[in-house]
Amino acid sequence: MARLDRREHLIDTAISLFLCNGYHATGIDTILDKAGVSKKTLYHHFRSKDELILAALKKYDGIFRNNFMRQVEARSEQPYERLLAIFDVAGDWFSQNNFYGCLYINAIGEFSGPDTAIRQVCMEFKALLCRFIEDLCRELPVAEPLTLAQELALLLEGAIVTAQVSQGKNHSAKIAKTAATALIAQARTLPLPDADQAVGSSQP
Amino acid sequence: MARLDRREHLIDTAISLFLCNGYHATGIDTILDKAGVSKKTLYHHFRSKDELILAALKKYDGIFRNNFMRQVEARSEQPYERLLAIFDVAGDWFSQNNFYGCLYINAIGEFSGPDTAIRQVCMEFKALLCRFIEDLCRELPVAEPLTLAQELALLLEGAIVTAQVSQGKNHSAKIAKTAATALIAQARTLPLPDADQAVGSSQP
DNA sequence: AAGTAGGTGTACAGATCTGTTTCATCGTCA
DNA sequence: TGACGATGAAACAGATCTGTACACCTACTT
Repeated sequence: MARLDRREHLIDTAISLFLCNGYHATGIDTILDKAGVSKKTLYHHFRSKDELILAALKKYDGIFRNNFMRQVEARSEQPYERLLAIFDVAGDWFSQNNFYGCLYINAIGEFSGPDTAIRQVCMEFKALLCRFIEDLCRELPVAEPLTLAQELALLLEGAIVTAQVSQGKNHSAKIAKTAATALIAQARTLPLPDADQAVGSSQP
Repeated sequence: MARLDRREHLIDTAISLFLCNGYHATGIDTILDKAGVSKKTLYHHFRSKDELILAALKKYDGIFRNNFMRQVEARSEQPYERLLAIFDVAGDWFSQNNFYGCLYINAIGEFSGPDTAIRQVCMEFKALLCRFIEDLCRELPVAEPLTLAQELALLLEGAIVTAQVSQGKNHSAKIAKTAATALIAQARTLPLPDADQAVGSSQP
């Protein structure tokens, strides 16, 4: 195994364990055992456990982008369908047997310091997710795409934690989708600020 | 201090520390120091730290009922206004300087076992909250009060975690309230299943 | 006034956790 | 081939954590 491989493998292993057991409850030795890597190697790549946690949070950002967002984009070409597809993809995510909620929400629960690097990464991720939704909303003929995006983001976050508490055995994704449909429909009925609206929008 | 006082004081101290620092990161000694109680006393009232955690989660249920729900009920007599007041009270909660999110959501992030007592308490609390919202929705002339309640609950949960990540410095409560207003309005436009609807409803 | 339940304080045991160190080994590139 | 950086295995150090043991104190009840 090459050098970078081990580093990435360590991060991947850490992500899965942090998701499943939390950050403080996951010991270094547990990560090393599961990764099949020696402690020397870990401390060669990371100066401390906190640095590994930070690396895990940063990498998960990219993983989420490549999985969740790509899946949404693959389900439709149209912005309206993509917005709703968000909740279908989320539903698939929740019903996986190894669903343990959002890595970032869990991290904030354990590291609540006011201005830590961990919090910053979590906020950046949240902004990224909201921006993804906002970009889709901007393609719809709605007066306030940012507001709509923030509302949909709240629904998604709420669906995530609700599914987490009930171990994905409820229908929070479906409920969120129903609510999202209503919110989008309502936003479309509001008057637009300008005449030249709907840039390349595709409404069903 | 009497016997029960110490027990309750221990639980209260534990709640505030669990909220602020998390469960695993909060040591027994930290709780004892802050509470000004000896270790012997703690283990006289609780057999283990886990039992103290469980007691804290169970007590927080009652605290939340007496604070959050009573505040909502105090803001209006009408079900519609009360539903919206939920998000005003939530906004006040988020902007407190010692806001650290929801004790239960944080607990599930650290104790993700499939059928633990901790998870059960969290699910019961979630059901209680949803039931509170549902009872208000049932007083409105809407076709599916349960669905509406679940949608509003998702908004609330989403607002909580969003405020937690950004340390209450955003407007997630206001966004949730806007979305809630739209969802309630939309639910009211749907046809009712029966003629004799609206049992004791009071619509503005 | 005395007994007793509950409490304090401290020391301790045993486990676990992070991080370091030592020494041997492996792989790769010059 | 030889050198060097990366890795493994394991012991170790120091800190921290949960939970227990022991001796003594306090406050309330009878």
